[in-house]
Amino acid sequence: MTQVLDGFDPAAGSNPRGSGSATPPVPDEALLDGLNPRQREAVLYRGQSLLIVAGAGSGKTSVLTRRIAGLLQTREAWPSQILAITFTNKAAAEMRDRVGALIGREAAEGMWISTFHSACVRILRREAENFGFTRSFTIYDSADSRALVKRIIKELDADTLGFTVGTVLGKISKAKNELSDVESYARSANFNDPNEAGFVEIFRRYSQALAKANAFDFDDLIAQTVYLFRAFPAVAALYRRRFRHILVDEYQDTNHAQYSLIRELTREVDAATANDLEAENGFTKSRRGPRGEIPGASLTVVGDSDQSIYAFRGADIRNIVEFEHDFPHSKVILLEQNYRSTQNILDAANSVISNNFDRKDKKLFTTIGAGDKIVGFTGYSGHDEAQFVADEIAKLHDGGVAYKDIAVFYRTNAQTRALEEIFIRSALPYRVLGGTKFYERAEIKDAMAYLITVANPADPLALRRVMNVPKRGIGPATEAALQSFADSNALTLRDALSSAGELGLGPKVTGAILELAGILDEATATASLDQVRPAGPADVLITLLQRTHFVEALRNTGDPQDEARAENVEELISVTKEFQKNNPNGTLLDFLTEVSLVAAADELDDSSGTVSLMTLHTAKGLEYEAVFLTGVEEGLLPHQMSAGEIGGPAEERRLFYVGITRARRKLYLSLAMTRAQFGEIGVAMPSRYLQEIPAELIDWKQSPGDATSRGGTQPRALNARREGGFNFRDSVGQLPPAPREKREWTSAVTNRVRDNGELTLAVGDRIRHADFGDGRVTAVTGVVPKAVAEVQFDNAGRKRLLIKIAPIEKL
DNA sequence: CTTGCATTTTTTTTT
DNA sequence: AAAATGCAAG
Repeated sequence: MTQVLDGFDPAAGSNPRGSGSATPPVPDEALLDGLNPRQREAVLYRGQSLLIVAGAGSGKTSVLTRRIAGLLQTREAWPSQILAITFTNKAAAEMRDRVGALIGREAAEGMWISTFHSACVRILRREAENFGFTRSFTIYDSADSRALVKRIIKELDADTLGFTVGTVLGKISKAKNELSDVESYARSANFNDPNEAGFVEIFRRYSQALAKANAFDFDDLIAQTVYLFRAFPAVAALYRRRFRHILVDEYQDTNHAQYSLIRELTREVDAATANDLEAENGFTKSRRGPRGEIPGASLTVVGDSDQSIYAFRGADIRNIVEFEHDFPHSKVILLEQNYRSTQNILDAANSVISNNFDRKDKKLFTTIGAGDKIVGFTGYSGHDEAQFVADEIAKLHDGGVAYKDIAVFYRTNAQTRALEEIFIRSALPYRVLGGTKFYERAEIKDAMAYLITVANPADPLALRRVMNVPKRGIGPATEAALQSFADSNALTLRDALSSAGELGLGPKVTGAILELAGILDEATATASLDQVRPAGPADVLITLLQRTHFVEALRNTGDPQDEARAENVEELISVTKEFQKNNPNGTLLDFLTEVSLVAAADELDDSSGTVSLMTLHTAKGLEYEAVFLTGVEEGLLPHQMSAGEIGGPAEERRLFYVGITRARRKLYLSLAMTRAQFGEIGVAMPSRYLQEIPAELIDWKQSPGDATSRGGTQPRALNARREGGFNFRDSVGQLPPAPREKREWTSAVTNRVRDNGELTLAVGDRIRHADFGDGRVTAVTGVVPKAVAEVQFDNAGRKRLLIKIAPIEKL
């Protein structure tokens, strides 16, 4: 149990500043450098609870880091007494770096700076044994939860009652975020309603399955930590005593469970409990209050209710609205000065958000100046819109803006398809965030499932996934036999494998099962935390793949995609090696945890030199020199599905607001007249939110009205430029009926990626492009297959094309 | 048990 | 348009 104590008794002597200093010491003036009076106050305020209402771009990260640095520098706190919660792991790493840069890396070591989920995993790993889990628990991601629920619904034939995986998962998640477990849910459930009774049964089986699998789902990580603190006061006291300063970023997006967690952590420890705790563990005596209690930790939260965009996963805007009520005597500081965007961008943002009625009025302002107008564009199709985005990015890049300072936002992930197609053809380097389908690929999931089975033998889900991969002749029937053997002998599925000989199966299958059991058991032994030096993820993975002939089997299916799959597995090996290099003492479990908890924004790489594509949700907290906000259409933004939800359209507006306020200098708003959905092409209408931006702030390169009047026939108005004078409001009601023929709208751009093979072009060559017509090559850069031609088209302007795949022919 | 083909469903956003 | 599912043949 010694490692539980690790870091819990930070002071080799006593409290950081002894006791009895009446006025708090003041940090170095250098820490306050360049801060405005409000920010300065937020850094210096010392009191039990502080709410910083920080508008977009108001320098809140700066304030938070300096506040932490100040606490450390003045010795008001030891690093280990600080718990800072950020929204992404990347933000956490950045904050740690910045604090380190301010007061020295060593002085900043030992702080807990992480996301809610990471912090909870850390606590749960230490304490899991208290309530029926082991410290080798694994985390079920959404796909795992989905698979489990699907299985349960099938078992119960509950789909006949109208239960779908999606609705059940939603209800379970909602319950957990409200800290309601099966029992408490059942207590208030109406069992006369067959639907309700059915759900309770599913919920019960789901919870039991997770517990049996020694696994937590995402929501459990928070909810079970709260449960832990409430059920085991001594454990709670340990953490309450330890964390003296708690800071939470993006507080507007906390849900009830997260709020409760913060509440639990900031409670005081009464004198008796504190005495017991310190005596038992040999801790030095903490600074006490008048009743001998350890006072509750100080709490700083930062947030902006206008940027609350996660209601769908239980975020409760009331947490921030009612903060002053929840934490009496709290101080509130408003940061309204924006250091990020031009006034035009802020005016647009202010104007849009002012349409949400139940909000405290707040107006962002800047001293940067008006800046450029917002650029608007209406394409005929999603591809046309994408082409505009690509062209403008090329122009920006020519004008000296680095690719990494440009981002493209969209409401739904499906919108990436058109953008990617055009970007590839235009030879624009880009990166899709959160679309990391890498860990969703079948071969990667299979390989990961091997690692999970090894780390957590109790989990049947992962085992089932790998049982017949590579193919060993273990089909559904054999699996069922193993499962029922396990059930009737109270064994785990994994243990049942070793007893395969007793099942009377064919000799071939039995042999295969026993071989698998052997491979897994050996790997589990080498990776066990009880080992002096547990094998790391790369060691385990490489051994497993070799012994199961995983890659060979992958290469021999005759599928043309085999090679790509094998390469993906190689890539996974590199990832594990990289992890081992960066974390010499990192265990297999550490690796699995890290992979489970990566957020979309964590994939950002500042040195990448690529344009970033992401959803509006992922964009929260980020900023870019130039921002393209695409698909600003009814049905997409606001999204169709939000229409029926209470507060739906208002939240969509906040999402739009978040998108706008990410831009520093250049903001582009684009939409399309028609958009493909489910493979069907439909007419799109401009978003209502566009009308909420004062018309004079937008310079429409091609307004909805222009696009209407063209009727969509060739040649398309790629260079259309209309100066001022357009009245958007009038045009909205006059959109054309659906295009008569689909062909007319889809253009050759939508066709499959083609391959021009060895086609080589030289400066001066005449070419013909499927969309842009004829043109002359003015430059060729790069080498095959990534050679890029710059072409001056006769009617479509100058473009950069990836020679290998552009729809072109040499004349 | 596996494979291939026909059918159906899916897209809101995420840790 | 792509992915997931279901079903029949080998």
